[in-house]
Amino acid sequence: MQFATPLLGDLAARGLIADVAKADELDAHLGQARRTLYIGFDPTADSLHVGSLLPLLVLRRVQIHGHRPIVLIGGGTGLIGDPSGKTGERALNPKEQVAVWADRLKRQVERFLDFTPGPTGAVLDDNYTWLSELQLIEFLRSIGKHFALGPMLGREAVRSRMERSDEGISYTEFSYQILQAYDFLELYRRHGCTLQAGGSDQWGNITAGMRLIRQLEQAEAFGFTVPLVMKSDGTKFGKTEAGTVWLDPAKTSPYEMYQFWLNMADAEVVTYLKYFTFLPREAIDALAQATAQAPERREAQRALAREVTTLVHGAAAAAEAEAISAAFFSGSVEALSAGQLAQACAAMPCSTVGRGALAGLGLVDLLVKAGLAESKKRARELIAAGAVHVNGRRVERADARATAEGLLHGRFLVLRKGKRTYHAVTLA
RNA sequence: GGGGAGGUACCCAAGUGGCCAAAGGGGGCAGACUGUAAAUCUGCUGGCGUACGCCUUCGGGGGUUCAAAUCCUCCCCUCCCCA
Repeated sequence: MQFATPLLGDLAARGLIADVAKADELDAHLGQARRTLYIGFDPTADSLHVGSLLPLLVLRRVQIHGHRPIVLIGGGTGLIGDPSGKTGERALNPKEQVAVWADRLKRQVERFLDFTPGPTGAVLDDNYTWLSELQLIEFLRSIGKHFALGPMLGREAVRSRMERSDEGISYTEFSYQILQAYDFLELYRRHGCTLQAGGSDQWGNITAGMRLIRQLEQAEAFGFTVPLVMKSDGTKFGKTEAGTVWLDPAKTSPYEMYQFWLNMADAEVVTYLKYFTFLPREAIDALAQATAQAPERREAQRALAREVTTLVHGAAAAAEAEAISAAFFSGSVEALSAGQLAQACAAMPCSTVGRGALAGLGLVDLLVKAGLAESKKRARELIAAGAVHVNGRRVERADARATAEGLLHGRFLVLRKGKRTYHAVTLA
């Protein structure tokens, strides 16, 4: 695809456009004036994860290229549940919880965009505002009439659920597509929003909104989707041994986030550099070449990890994560100073043990407490397999205990499970 | 409302009275190799105990039996076809 506008050109060059409707018209539309684009985020947890990072960064690219981004928090749609990309019906989340989550997402999103009022100032909205006020009869008469059952049933998300012999789809989730279409209409009316983007599983929801705007407002609306790099439930991409990679540093430490990106496969790292960083094309090309010539140096992965960690947690946290990684994997844990270890605790998984309690805790208990083993049995299995290291030394015996002499600087213990899962323990 | 098919561990999926904590595959974790990689090979994969062992699990409740994921019964849920 060739585009005249910098925004679409940039997105396309980065491989960020999976589907686009009326590409040429959209290109012209963006060339004529500042436009407004929205992407929705439903509150399904108390934090966004790296999967939602991609659309979030698209909003930022939109802003960089001189258009206005809208972050729509799905405080209303989050109460319904989007069937897109889901294999089964999900339980409804309690209203109070969704409200709390919505609030968390709003605060989380703020660091990624510039909300300063102005022509390209980002806007934050919540569809609970209008969805919660809808009256059923009125809604069915004014909006429902514009939706034919055929296309709704034809939607992949609906069809796949209907075809399964053990999973169905409720009327509630089935209705989701109408709500999202209505959101687009509402944002068009409130903010003159003419463009919606989203993950590629959102394509049907987006086009439904475009159609609704055309029918009710006689106006052209546009949409495109971003490739889906992860399953929407957070599996596959976006997972580590510790689980989903969240943007909230309290849930996924900067160190873990750094490690997540550092461990990207050679085959994928360039794609992710394009997707998740703002590095210019030449820099990415150079890194691609470096990977081809000396993959073992993993320069591209290092750049990716540094860039993304900086975006999400700031330069200081990223630098720290980098330093800790260097000490753990290239240097020696024992060489770290007390100050460095204390800092590390802020940037990586860390737990605290009372000085008195340590004596009573065997290594097995410690592993469980640190979350490195699900149970004592597992902890023992891990030790038996030679997978556990304490302060850089492999542990041989399952009945090992931490002693005061074994502590680094008198109060730190660095546990390692397998090759790269670390956990620090500090003595209170 | 009628008829049919189902609900097994993280997922898929065997199992139809004891040998079943439950085959197989996937996924996950770990070991070797390596680049904190990929591929490959190996081990582990309900909980508690160092261990002979004990406890909990096959949609839910009740029952039959020395013994049930497996039989009976009631209930809940899903899907398909017909009305």
